[in-house]
Amino acid sequence: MKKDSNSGFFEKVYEVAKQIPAGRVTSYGAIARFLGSPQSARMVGWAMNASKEMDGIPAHRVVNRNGVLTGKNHFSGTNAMQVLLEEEGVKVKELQIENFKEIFWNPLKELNHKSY
DNA sequence: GTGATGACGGACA
DNA sequence: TTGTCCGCCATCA
Repeated sequence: MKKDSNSGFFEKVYEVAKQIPAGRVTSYGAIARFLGSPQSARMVGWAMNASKEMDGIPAHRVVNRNGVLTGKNHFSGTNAMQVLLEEEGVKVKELQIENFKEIFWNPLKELNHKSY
């Protein structure tokens, strides 16, 4: 069973991405950092690419450190990603989130709270 | 089996 | 200050 899809990294990314609340956004680095490998941010984006074919993975809520929809190029149309965010209440200007820091969702903080 | 790339991020010159 | 290079894990050629 070594050839299973249980790569580890991907699954973690999916878990975090699926927990992103609507109207919020996060960055690849934040997720990668949450996984324990801040420099593996590239891998996070790669996982998102695979997540496209999965349901429940709001990849449009994941942007780069600049708050720019870098991955919109991988989406269906041209500005589908931007529209999706705006539909959730996220202010996006030219593929760039204006109040990125205001709606930024930190997995390290939110998932680490676990104070229920 | 090896080499290069990828939806990023940080460090260095 | 800006520009360039490296690293990370996985997938594709």
